[in-house]
Amino acid sequence: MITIDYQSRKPIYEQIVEKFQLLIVKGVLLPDSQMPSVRALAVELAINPNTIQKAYAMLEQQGYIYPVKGRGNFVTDNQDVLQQKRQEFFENLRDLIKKGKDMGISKKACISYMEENWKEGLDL
Amino acid sequence: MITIDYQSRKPIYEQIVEKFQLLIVKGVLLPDSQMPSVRALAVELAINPNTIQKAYAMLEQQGYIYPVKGRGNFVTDNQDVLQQKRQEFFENLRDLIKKGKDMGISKKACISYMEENWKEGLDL
Amino acid sequence: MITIDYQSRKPIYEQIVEKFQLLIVKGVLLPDSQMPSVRALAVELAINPNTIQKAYAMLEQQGYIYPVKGRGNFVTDNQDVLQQKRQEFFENLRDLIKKGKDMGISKKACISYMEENWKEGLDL
Amino acid sequence: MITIDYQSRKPIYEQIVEKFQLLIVKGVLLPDSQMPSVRALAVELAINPNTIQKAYAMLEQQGYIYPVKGRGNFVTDNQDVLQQKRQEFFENLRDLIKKGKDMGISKKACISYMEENWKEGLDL
DNA sequence: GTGGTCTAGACCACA
DNA sequence: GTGGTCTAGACCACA
Repeated sequence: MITIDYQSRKPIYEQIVEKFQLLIVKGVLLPDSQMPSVRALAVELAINPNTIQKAYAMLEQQGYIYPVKGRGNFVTDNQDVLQQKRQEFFENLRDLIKKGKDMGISKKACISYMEENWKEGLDL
Repeated sequence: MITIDYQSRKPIYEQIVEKFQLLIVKGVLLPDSQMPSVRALAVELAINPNTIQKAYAMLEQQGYIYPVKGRGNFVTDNQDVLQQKRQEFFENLRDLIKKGKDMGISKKACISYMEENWKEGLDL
Repeated sequence: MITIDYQSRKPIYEQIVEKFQLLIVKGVLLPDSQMPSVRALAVELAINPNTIQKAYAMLEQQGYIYPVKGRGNFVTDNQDVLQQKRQEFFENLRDLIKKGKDMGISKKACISYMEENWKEGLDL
Repeated sequence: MITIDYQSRKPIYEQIVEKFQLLIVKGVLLPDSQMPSVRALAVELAINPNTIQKAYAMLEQQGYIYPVKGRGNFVTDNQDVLQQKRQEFFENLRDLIKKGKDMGISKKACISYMEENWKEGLDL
């Protein structure tokens, strides 16, 4: 369900956070479904439970999951989260556009690149 | 010429590297012009010379500047570097597109956003 | 495992880099085995950890080792590196040949020297 | 007569020394012929006279040239020097052979490479 | 005056 | 415990 790249520059906890963000946003993990337990995931990925705990804490703090005492962590209803993610997407796009302009890339080249690389609705 | 955000999560040396990359790629710093001396910049930014040195070492390793023994560091002729930067731009764009698709953003929305935010040739 | 010549003109960090390059290329250090920790090696060689860190950073940048966050540095699978090293070897040989010719050394003398000094397969 | 690579890692004075060593060993500069004056060469290469002086001092110390008070520097009769250079050549070759063996390059490959790249007596 | 190397030591993120 | 960043400051090579 989750794979870690140990050679990446990104901290493991950050990789875990991002993987789950994606799974939740894409709807693979449904609202109110249970997250894998900290211990089980730690064993499965062969990493320190502290690291999982840290990742879950961030997911909770960002509103992706919520804990239930004694029962575990569950996926939040993701409407708000999705909305916020979309906003971030456009912020990232704006920053990228700014960089592209600075380097003299033409708007036309950029849009045609996007046309080609965005195969709508095929592989969600 | 350069400002540092001391609150940022990004290391200072990395901020310096990125600032100079931009200045060089945008052509603000012309090929073969002299970089500020390690010590002068250290004083100006009120940081340790070692930190500047680390930033300059990275810029050299990435081909942005070249050192001249006993004289200082100078800006590389940046054709190759620009080319490489453009390639990186499109890689970043492709990654972003992938994320956008995952979240169910439509291609149309994305392109129209780009049309609006890319004011061609105005503020290079 | 590693010895430093403090009298040498070569910087300490460069000596460390070259020693490890050799150990890795020769296969003394196996792929994915752990490098000595920065601190342990610093103590062993009685030099500053920063100097080890600089050496390790270069080894990483050259593809000899890779870091794992919070765990340490590990030896890369060295196939590519070995290939590149071999190429460098022949470049060095070509340069040396050029010098020899300039000084009027005969090809014959050179090859017979090589025949004598290359005891194949004895002391790998 | 002499060209400097300002972008090289090698110090300028070292480049000058090596260029003259080659010219003298190859016999381009004949025994007892006059070296360019420190000042003239400094002007020609557009570098600091101190740097030329340092290079000449090394050439003298290594036996390539000798100074005559008030008249300038002159090329030494180069027999001894050539002999020593040849010795250095074979030392370098021995070191290179050692490295090659360590990397598992076969003697045969190495000798055949040499056969191909040593075009005897053509372009001295 | 220019950058390069190194030390001693602090503080931090990560696992 | 692991490496990464940064400071303060010394000393050196080079031009």
